[in-house]
Amino acid sequence: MPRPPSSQLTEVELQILRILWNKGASTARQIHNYLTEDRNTNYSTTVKMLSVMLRKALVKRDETVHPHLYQPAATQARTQQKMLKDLIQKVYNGSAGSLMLQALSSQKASPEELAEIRQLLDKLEGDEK
Amino acid sequence: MPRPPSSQLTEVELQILRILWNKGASTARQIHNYLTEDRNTNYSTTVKMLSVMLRKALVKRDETVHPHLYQPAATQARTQQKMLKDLIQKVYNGSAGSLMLQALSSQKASPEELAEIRQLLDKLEGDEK
DNA sequence: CCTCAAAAGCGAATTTATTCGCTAACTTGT
DNA sequence: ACAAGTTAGCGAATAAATTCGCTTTTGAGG
Repeated sequence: MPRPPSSQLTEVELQILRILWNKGASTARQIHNYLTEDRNTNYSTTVKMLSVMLRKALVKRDETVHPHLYQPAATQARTQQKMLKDLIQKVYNGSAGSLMLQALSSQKASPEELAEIRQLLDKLEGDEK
Repeated sequence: MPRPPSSQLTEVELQILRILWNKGASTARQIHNYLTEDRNTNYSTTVKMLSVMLRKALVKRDETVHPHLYQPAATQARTQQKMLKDLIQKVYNGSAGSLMLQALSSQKASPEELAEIRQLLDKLEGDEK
């Protein structure tokens, strides 16, 4: 019996997507340059990863220009949502509330963000009635 | 150049840890039985995974009894914390607040949990002054 | 003590994820 | 249209993650 392919984004895939989300459409060379701030790999490797991601439909590519331009296939928000849901499912036994409590108590958030959270909370609790 | 070993928990490792957190100390056979509710693998595989996890110090083993009893090496809370931090770092660009906002708006939480969150929020904002 | 069944361990096979060297294709500036 | 330098693509190599068959060890019962 073989090992099943993972449905998760791999380390490099996520790193590349992050670059694309933050920097916008980029060439393989640009992506590679950002990437090597963290990893120490060859240009060929970056190109290969991009081709794999293209096959997996994780990125799109504009081939009408040279060098080609790569773009993320999904928005950052949608991907975050998916991964968040996954973490809740697998690590928090499906309890979103328990994740929120832990996030709030153990990770730093700015006063502005806290205010925003409160505002959202007001809205949510208002709807309940 | 080889592929670097991942510092993340793998799929099976997490599944096994979840069983141990939820069910408490268990034998390989018990773990295997729970595991096969999701996956369809051989008993040998489960034992092997446990030995790998033992080498990685992800689980502890009581060998004074037979069959041996396995226990998680880290608490669920600590592992959650680590993985949450990692997600925030890698997927939310380090912004815990942004994760909170998305969790709050896209994932269901019970009224009790919302109340708890509000309480925690009060405490946090109180400390700021 | 001996037999049987379950538990534990080992080594090897398979697949995925990642890596890069080498070749081919394309641009640009003579 | 040619030379030089990128850029794109391919195929093969390597380590990690997962799988299981087979052997060895252990414990319980007679």
